[in-house]
Amino acid sequence: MDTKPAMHLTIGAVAKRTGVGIDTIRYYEREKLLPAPRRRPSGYRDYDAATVERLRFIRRAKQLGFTLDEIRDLLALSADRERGVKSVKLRAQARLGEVEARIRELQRVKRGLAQLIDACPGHGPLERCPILRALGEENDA
Amino acid sequence: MDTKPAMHLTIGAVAKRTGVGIDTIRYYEREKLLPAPRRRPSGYRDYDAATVERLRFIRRAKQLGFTLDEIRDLLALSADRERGVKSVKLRAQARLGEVEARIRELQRVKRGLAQLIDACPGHGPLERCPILRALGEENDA
DNA sequence: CTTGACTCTGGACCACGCTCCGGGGTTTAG
DNA sequence: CTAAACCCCGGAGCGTGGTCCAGAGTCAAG
Repeated sequence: MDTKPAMHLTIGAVAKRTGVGIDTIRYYEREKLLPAPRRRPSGYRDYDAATVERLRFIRRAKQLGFTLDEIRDLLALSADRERGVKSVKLRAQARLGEVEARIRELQRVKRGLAQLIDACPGHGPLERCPILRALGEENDA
Repeated sequence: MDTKPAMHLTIGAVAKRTGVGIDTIRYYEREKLLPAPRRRPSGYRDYDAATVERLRFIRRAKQLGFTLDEIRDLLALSADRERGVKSVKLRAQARLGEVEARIRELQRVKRGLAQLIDACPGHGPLERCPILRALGEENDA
């Protein structure tokens, strides 16, 4: 907990520390995921450590599958003391539900594919390939 | 197996029979997923039953998560007698591998979310919300 | 014949999340 | 001082898979 004296970082330095590209950082600023930073007399953006934290937050939320819209929400909520926690938990639960639904959907797809592959001899006339047959069949799944 | 006499279908009729939109059918034609159909003297596209089949094939392949590029491949292979079957099976296996990888990835995400949700009380100060804390933490997962 | 539903074309536009470009100004190492 | 490396901005472009539009021609029912 040393007193860091503001830490003047250029956008490039922030990019290096976070692994987020320069263009992406500017994009996040346009998209209101990052506040507009202070500027040096030259016009250069002048970042502090908090921005680096915020970018890491964004990166991790993205890894959990949140969209930028959702992350913007999370960031807003995390600035809203008291009311924030409940909402953040709800958002996370909603996201979990979506992830679970997507997994179920993919497992359905996986079963369909696996069945076809099992049944396919891998050689011989096309007419006997169950993959093509299934894809072409009349009945709508 | 009655001898169907060519079946003259307009694009709208095909759309109705397949559930694929008119604009989408024309898009598939541009993208070489469908052959350019015969034309009536008026210039109207004139489809037969085979196109309807082909569109259903495309729809089902899409449901299995194939991209349009992959479907174009599958369609080409399904016209290649003998060599086709082996390749089709390989494509399906590759697709299965991708689906499985995606499921594993989502399960990783799901575990991460579920842990955070379990640990979050859902109320109280933000400082104690493990969701926000985890997203903001220094260590890179 | 009229009316309304259909079809034609080329091209613009959408979401999403970046990524790159040109033409300039700034900063820093040597 | 110079050259390299950095930064600024506005705007275009990418990939995927469509969707929508205007303006003009066609077809079928009444």
